Amino acid sequence: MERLNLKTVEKLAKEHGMKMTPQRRAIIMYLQSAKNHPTPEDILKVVNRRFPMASRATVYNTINWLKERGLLKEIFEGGIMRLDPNFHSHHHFICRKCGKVEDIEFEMVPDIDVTELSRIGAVENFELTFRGLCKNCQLK
Amino acid sequence: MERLNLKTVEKLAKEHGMKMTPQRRAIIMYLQSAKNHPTPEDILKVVNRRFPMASRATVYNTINWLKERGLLKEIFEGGIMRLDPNFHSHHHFICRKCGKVEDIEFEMVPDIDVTELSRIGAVENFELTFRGLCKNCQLK
DNA sequence: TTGATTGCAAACGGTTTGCATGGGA
DNA sequence: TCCCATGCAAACCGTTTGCAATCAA
Repeated sequence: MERLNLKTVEKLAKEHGMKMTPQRRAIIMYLQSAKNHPTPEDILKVVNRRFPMASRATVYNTINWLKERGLLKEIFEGGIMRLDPNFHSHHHFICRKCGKVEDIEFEMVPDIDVTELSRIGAVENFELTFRGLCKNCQLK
Repeated sequence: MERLNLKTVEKLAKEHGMKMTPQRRAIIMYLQSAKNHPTPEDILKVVNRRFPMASRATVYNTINWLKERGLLKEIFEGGIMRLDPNFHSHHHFICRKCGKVEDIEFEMVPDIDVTELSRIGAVENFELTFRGLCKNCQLK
């Protein structure tokens, strides 16, 4: 499994005696289908376009609950939180103008040999962050 | 290794008609000698241990002024700003236990071909973030 | 002299918390 | 029924801003 999905969460919730509410389902369904990397405010806005509505507190509650279980990663760009429902190892491109974060498949960048870094610490994983202008902002 | 230093800043300030105050000098001198990656609050605390003192506003002013000129990079880890006075292109190792950020020389990791990424955007630079356990935390 | 910089405090924006009410299991 | 989750609003915390006083050039 490489991406947040409702079924997994329902199962986990049952195992941990946690309640699945309509609000949580709505938030998770939005996240599992999100193409971009939404901020908590994005989630609030989209989820509240139709029933069931969720408060800011509920959005943050749910996000943190998912993060604790490793079902959601966070990316901080310019100090604001963006959520990444894709937990397959991958990299990011961040536009310096509009702040958009795009996924880059792991396979698109060559392997990196981490044995040289053993004198600094035990490397468990790594990610690449590319910065520049996205296609959209290039045109303007 | 290129690093923030007072002399460079003094020169730039003169060129741009900017004033060097004792507060700015104190902040810059701390940053140029900082071994770690201090937060704005760290800077405030250290600088205010002796004359000249600087207010929070002055610390942020100076930080932003340096960032705009590329003399200081920012790293966001867990949503808080850390300043990196090393502006030679380099990478980071972040310990998942103690949160320490260590610099990794650019030369220690192989070149990455970014031409493949042109369909996503114009890549201007990139950085690698390695995560794992630092030497210190491995021993415990 | 003069306009950039300072300190202070208030404002700001994103995130968290406290508490009474509501609703899954 | 029994808690967990919710909504609301206040609190919180790091960062920014407005403004009068100050000081580098």
